[in-house]
Amino acid sequence: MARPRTFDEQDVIDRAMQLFWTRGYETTSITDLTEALGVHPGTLYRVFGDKHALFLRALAHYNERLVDGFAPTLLEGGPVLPRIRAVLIGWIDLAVQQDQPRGCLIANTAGECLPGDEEVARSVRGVLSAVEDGFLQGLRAAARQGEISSELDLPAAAAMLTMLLEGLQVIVKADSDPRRLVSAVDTALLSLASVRG
Amino acid sequence: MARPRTFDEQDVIDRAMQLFWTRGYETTSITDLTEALGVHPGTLYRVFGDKHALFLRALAHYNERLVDGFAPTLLEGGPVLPRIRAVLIGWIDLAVQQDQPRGCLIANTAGECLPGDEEVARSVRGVLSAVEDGFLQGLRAAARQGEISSELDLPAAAAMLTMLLEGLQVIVKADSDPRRLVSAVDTALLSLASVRG
DNA sequence: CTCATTTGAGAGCGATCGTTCAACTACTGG
DNA sequence: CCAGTAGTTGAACGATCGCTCTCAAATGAG
Repeated sequence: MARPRTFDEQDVIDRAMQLFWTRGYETTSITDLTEALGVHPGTLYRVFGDKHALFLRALAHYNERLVDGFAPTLLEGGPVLPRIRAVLIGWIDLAVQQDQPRGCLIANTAGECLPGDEEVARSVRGVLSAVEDGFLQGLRAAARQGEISSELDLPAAAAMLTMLLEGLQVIVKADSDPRRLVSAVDTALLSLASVRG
Repeated sequence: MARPRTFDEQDVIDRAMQLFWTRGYETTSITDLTEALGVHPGTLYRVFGDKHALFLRALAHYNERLVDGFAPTLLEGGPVLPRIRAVLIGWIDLAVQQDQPRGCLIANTAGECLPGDEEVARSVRGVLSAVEDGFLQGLRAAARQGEISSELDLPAAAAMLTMLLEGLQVIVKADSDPRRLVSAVDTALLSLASVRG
């Protein structure tokens, strides 16, 4: 009934997510966005509302693309701990795969925008609890299969893995030597497996 | 020989650090600083150079006040692991002691300003390696006293504790329930102590 | 007291911020 | 083919950004 769009909305959100991820929220200006997205300010504001709303869409997109569906991969059968390791290593790769280490959008956002932005806080909280819940499901499966002791406080161990993941994303931005990160992950998993009840 | 200052430089840097800590670098404007510090823009620029230089001073101040001298406390004699636990819990308290959880200035800064600011990166790197080295010294003492296995990869374990600390500071900003944080710390330390060589 | 020197105070600089708007263009239902 | 709707465009809005300049106030040295 009207003129069709010359851009794909999901594609624009994805590119906006990439920008916010590498440069942060405040540092990414509307000008940066319109240039990188090929969408002019007027269009951007009519379609998405404002910069903050676009940022929330980018956060949700990050959750869908990188967090949803990671829990199922932990439960595909076989030993779980190596899968958890692979997930953590995979996130390291994701954090450093650009020319400059960009870390994790959630950790970056928590550092920059919290406290003070309750909508963003809700979104960050949602992603973190999804990650933690994924780890918890994986650890429960690992406990059933005897990879870790059933005496372990599994929710606490899941929280610990989440902290390890996010802390790793902080450190990689300052010193992106992957070896130390990987050996730290290995030590954490080895330690978890060493607890005997 | 000239008119004396009406403010103490260290005091101003400390208050600037508090502001950057709770609000971040970009979000803290010169106007915010001059109002909170009681120092006018012209004075601020003549004394400190510019906003970025003041921020670097604030980072250095954070290092002096909160990181220097934490390693010695780990080595005062007696069991080390409880001291490490106390240090981690103490940092949790520090992160949430305001009305709003402000986390850790280093984690916040890494999230917001890196990559892209090499001077800030150097400062962050310095603080993180000081923390990691402190943990390493503590773990070596713990290994000597038999609290942990000497088969453990101690540098990797120190890196793991640093990641746990910084990850904890990310998560506390979104969900500042200290109980989960404490139990995660306990699980990590229990796990480390469970490794037997 | 005078002078040199540094401080504090107020106003305001250009640039960029997020945001909006009117005019123009392209498409579809009738 | 026309009317109407939605998309695109370029320009510009007020506000705020980091920062600077000018000038009066306050000191110690001579």
